[in-house]
Amino acid sequence: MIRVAIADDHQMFIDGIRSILDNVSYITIVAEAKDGLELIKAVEKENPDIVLTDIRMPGMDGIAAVKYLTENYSHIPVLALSMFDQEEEVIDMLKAGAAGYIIKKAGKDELVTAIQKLVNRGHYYSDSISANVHKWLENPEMVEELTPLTKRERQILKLIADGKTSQQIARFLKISKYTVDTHRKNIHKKLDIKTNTGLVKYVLENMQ
Amino acid sequence: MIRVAIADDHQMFIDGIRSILDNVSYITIVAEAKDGLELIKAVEKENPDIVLTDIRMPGMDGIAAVKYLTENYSHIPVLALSMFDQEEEVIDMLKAGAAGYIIKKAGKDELVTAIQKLVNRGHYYSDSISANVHKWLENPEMVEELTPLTKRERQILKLIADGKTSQQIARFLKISKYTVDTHRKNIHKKLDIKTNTGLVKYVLENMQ
DNA sequence: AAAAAAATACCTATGAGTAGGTATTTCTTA
DNA sequence: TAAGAAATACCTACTCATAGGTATTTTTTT
Repeated sequence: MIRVAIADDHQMFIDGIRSILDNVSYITIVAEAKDGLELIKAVEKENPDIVLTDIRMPGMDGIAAVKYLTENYSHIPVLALSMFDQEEEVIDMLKAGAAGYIIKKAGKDELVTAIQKLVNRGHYYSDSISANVHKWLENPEMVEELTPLTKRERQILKLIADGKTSQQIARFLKISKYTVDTHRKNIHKKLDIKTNTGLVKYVLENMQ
Repeated sequence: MIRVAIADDHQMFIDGIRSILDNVSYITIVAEAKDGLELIKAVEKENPDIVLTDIRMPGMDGIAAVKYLTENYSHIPVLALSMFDQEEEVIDMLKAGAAGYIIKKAGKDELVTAIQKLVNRGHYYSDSISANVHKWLENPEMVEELTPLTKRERQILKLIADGKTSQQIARFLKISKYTVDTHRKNIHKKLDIKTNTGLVKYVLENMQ
């Protein structure tokens, strides 16, 4: 009997999973939680065989909870439940120690397969993983080492975070817009961030 | 003799302005400051006829200083010095009480004109003002009242701040991308923010 | 029940960002 | 001084965002 603890702030989702697993004779849900803290308490109480947890939950989120659980209950594998394209958060979960993740869009068979693999000390990653997650899985340590930004790149990054367009930055710095775009391209590559929004957030979190 | 106090964290800029005004027999710089606090102290000490101040300075910025000065030295007009397209900051300066603003790219003749106008209780706004600043000048009170965002708009705004594209949001919410774009358009209009970056910042500053 | 607000959807046009690639010049370092 | 790094510049192609405008349906409020 595989005993499962599940955390998700959507009760209907939990109910759905419970219904699915009710039809699997060797799997049972022994605990439910609505946020990370509840999940930790449930694990402490029930000592399940596996944890299924959503990433984004109010209060203590899945990432923080997984980090705590893998540090204190390393024998319990964690399967991250991902809503959809949330690659950065998925990577955070994997970094925190999750043994796998599965897209909520996946079918019940895939869920059962994932649970079995993790309980057997394996890993499971939804087929529809993004390139970045895939890259991280191949070389976790490599992606970790970011190339340092040049002085100019840092300057331009700050202007980007100020909301300036490439054209505005070009005029300001008296260079070609092409040059700005090239710097942007290099910044994206070095920081492994694909979007402008990501860059803005990076600046707000790391360069204040 | 028009006595000027000037604040800018770039000494070279101050020196340049001083050199320009040295050639104007009836204008003289009586005080320099590198940030907002120094500017306030200089005004208290020198009681100039006019204040010229940059917007973005380390420590206490121009906006905070202008607010204080217009509250406590309302007889001293303030001319905001704008680097270039900084419409939000320019509006903040005008809101704080500046009597005018001038683009740093403007020529010395324009600077002298602006100083004269402000000292004579008038206003001066660089010709190359943006549409938003122009709109604010026409109807300061009107722009002030922002229309509240609907529930759906707030939801979409958060997803935008998560870095999701319109297409991703549409898939997530199971609606048309056209619908998402329309909501985005309405959000931009209601918040009077033109760029995605601006929206992200708005969320980070106001919706956590 | 009617009116107003919200949500949904679409079209067009243009601006802006991203990413692949190439190349030269300038600056810095060994 | 030569090599390497950084900065500059450009092209192409594609995706995405913005903004003007229109319209219908659904939901909420009066």
